[in-house]
Amino acid sequence: MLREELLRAADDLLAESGTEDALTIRAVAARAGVSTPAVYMHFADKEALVEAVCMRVWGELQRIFSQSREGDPFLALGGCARAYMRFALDHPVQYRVLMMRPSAAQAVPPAAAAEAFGYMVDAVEACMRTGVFEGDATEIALGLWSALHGSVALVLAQPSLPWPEHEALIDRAVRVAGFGTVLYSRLPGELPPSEDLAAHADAFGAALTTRPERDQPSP
Amino acid sequence: MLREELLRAADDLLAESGTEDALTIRAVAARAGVSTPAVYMHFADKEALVEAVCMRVWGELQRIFSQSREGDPFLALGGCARAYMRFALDHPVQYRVLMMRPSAAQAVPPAAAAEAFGYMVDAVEACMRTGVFEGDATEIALGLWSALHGSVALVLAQPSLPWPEHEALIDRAVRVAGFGTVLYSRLPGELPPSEDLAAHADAFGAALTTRPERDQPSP
DNA sequence: TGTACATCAGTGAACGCGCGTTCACTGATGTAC
DNA sequence: TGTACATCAGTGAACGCGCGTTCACTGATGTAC
Repeated sequence: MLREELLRAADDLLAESGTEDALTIRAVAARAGVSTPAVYMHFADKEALVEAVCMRVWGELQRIFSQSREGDPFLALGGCARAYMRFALDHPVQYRVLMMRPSAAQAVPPAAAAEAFGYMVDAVEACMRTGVFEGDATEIALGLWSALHGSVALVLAQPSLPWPEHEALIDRAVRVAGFGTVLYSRLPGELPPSEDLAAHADAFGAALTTRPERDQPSP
Repeated sequence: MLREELLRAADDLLAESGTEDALTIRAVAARAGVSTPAVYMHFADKEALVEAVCMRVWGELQRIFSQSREGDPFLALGGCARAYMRFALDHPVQYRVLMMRPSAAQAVPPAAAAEAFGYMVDAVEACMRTGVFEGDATEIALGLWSALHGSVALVLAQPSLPWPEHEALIDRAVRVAGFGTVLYSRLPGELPPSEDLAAHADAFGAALTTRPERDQPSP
């Protein structure tokens, strides 16, 4: 019970301060309205507290990856990707703690991360069954995750660059990663030169977008 | 002179310790063989020291983005992208300090980052002149940078995931981001469903890879 | 119902630590006469 | 050439701070008889 309050206090601190430096045993205790040593009733040490904070975030990401399994797998995966990025952009400091704190790298492989990743591999495998993705599901999933992470992480790291608004950023990242992954396995060997690629891409686009879709609702 | 030695000491500390926590005024001074206050002869405070460390890294990234401007712009950009990722993977802690330290986000917009980014936009504009990229050069450059950053940053953040070796990772990221960006502007509107995308992608791949290139050297 | 005791979550005060930073200083070097 | 002085990079010692952590404690709650 106090444990939950402490974790909520930690979340609040992160959200309000905007920096993981605010996540100290003392601050969390004060925020929860208890004395500092009370934290040690529920967490062995600071690392355990931070890990618990991360676990909640991993749980949320896992939930995002594990849902919306119906319909076209490629579209479903795109939906997951969008939800992932939205969550990260809506909870920037939690996401930072998860992905960018110094000790995260040399820590024990977090089971929660592996589990969330497992759901992503499942979604990729569904896309392979329809033939839209080809290759190694694990490698593809890592590549997709990297792409999503990249946009979010770079926005957080370099907010002063001329970023588009969140939804446009998300849309671009999801589409670029999706389309790029589809083409990756179809274009092995050397990178093709500009003109070749441009010409065939134009044809590709024209072929795919000639579907009738101009039935806009009248104003 | 001592200034240079301090910066070199800082680099060494980062490389050897593997964590930015090792970057303290005291440690840098000790490493350079001077007393702690000597650092203040050359840097106003700790932030100035860290900024100087970052500046060197930005300079290197800028150098990477500003070179190899000849030949096909798409291939040249791919070369830059590879060089960027190699540098980041070869200097993981420096890259971490640049991109993931907490204060980096709310710091003054670093001119060095903007300048490096400018070179990237130039390279993207060259690709637009050949028609391989279409759209807003700034937005495309941000997207590409995000993709490169994503792979590197996720490897550094989650090294326990089943990553491929560096060159394979780099190759995938560069190709996926490149191909994805080419298709992004050609496939507006809703995401296409799996089967459509797969069929057209197969045709695309077949058309582009039927170039004669089987002239392998005999063993 | 009443008493004695065990349990245990939470407390107040203190610990040692490494940190960034400051202070009066030293001692080598350069310069004016 | 010799002397007096200014300059200034670098020093040794100390400062205050916030941190994680520990300690003996308190006081409410539950239980045995």
